[in-house]
Amino acid sequence: MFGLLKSHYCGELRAEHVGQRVAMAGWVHRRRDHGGLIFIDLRDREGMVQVAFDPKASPQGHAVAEEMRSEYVVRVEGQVRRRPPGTENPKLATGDVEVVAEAAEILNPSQPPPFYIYEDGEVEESLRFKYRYLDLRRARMRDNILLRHRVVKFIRDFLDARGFVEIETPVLIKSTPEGARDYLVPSRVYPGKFYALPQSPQQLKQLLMVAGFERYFQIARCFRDEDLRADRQPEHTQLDLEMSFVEEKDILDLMEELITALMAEVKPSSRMLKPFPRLPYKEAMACYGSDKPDLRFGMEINDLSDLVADSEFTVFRAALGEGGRVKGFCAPGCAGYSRHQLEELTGLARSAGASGLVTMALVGEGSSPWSTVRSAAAKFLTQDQMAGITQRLEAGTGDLILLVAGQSPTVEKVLGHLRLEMGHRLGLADPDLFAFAFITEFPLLEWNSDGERWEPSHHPFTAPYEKDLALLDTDPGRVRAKCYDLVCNGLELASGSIRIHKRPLQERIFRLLGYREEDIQERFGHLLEAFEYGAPPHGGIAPGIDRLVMLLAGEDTIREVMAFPKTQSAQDLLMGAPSSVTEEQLRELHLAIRPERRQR
RNA sequence: GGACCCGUGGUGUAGCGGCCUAACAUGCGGCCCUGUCAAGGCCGAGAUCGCCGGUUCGAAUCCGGUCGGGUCCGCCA
Repeated sequence: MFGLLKSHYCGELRAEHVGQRVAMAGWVHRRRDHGGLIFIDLRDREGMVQVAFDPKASPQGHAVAEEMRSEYVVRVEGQVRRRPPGTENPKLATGDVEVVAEAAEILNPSQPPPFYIYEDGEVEESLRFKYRYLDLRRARMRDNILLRHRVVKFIRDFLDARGFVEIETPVLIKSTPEGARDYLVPSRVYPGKFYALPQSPQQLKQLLMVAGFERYFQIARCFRDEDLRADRQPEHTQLDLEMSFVEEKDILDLMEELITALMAEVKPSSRMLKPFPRLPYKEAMACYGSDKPDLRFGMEINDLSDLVADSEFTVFRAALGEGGRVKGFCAPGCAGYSRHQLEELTGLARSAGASGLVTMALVGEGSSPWSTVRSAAAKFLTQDQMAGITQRLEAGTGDLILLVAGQSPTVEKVLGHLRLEMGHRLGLADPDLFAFAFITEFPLLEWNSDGERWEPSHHPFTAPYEKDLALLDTDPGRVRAKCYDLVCNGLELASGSIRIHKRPLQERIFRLLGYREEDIQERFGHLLEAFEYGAPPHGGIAPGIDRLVMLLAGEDTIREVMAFPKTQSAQDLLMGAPSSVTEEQLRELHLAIRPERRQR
């Protein structure tokens, strides 16, 4: 399995190898020099094994070991033996054995690394970026990258077994101005013209359905020139997937099967909600204040408007009078929150867009949970109203009720924020639970108040529900789409939809979006024409590989699961990209750099 | 475009107006040491506290700016 330099991985040696002559090669992880005897922990990507250099067994090997330092690349020949009784190391997978060196050579020395390879302690991220090749040697990154490989490999095998065909689509394609900002590539051959890097292979995979491949997938790189976040990089990887002759349920079932099998393979100790909950968008917003709810804990939001409609409390009256709602949820065991803690929560509610927060601490010792309530609103509410609120929120003595009054969807959004905060503070999320769920029935369109026009909430190729088609002309905002997200633990992992596959409906949607006829022809003419040559009904979904692996690795940013990520300012600190190019390169591309007007 | 956090020997931290001639751990170099595995013991080198300017008798410490990294809002069909 190896070449001439190496017979085994370091991490692979076990008691069964005792007695074998082996050739080992790797990096010096640690060196322990006892003057006479020297121990080396020799590391490679599969793990570590101890090498013992005894001057009596090999004076040459021992002499070389004296020169060895951290991260030297070395090669050792010797015999595997069981460690002397009492010196086994149970912390090491290879801890029952060691290699007794009979010969050794230094293949390449190393400078002392700028940070520890053998510890997973925090190192400033800019330094990790600059020396990414060293960072990737550390156990945390190595494990993440190896996990990523296993995830992608599993997906490929899973889909192959189900008749999916992996097809590559071009990276140099045509710019589509709507959506995210494109990365552009200037054309040398056509002055003034540009290719764009794909934001996703959306149209191409639909054309593959028209071509009749029926089941396509690709591990596809996608590019977006937008500002970065912990879960957003200029380029990311999607499992792009499309199927013909399917309805929404087929795709969700396939995804559920894929994720379930994947979890069993790479996270066998984890638990899931089975079957995956399928929540309509409306319900997710109403109960969790989010279209990517964290279902690891409850604390659902409830509408209390009807219960407090007659109250004298001006905060509630004003909100309800303006067509708003009063909603809230119960934070168990938080009645003892201090004034300071409550003010923190109020600040959070304000920064999320609420005008305030009403808290009700059920501190009472009385006959019912609501008999002693600490709240600014208490004196305006009758015992009946308090009873109704506590019952609907399933609140009891010792609990804290959080209420927000105002307009939808701000009320829900604010409570959604607070719910996540309380879930975090109370440690309600089971660390072994991966609460996958599908969010369905997204609205087809969203009103853009800046541009005074309708925008697709997913993309313009998404099919509306047939039963909502009549609303397209009368009340477009209420049209639901055959569009779905896969979410997990508050993270959006995938988006997909059933696509439009007939020209008239696709044209109708484009017009509703306010595209001009000539733009439709210029940008989408090829797709519309394709729909006239026997386009099958089709749909798909595209999980983000980076986010999925991040979730499985327990990391907080996708940078930790990408080999060579960029900084938040979109730079590659290792290679130094982006960089200037020569005047000659610019001339070939017919480009001139426009001088930036400097501020001040 | 905006808000906030961080920047002190190689690394990670402490110090937050004078006691700093900057502390601790680890790493690095030397010497000793034959069963360690975060090896141990002794000795040593290593920092003008990101950069520029200001306040002050005095600045790592306070203020302003700037650069770099990060988190979030906007943005991300």
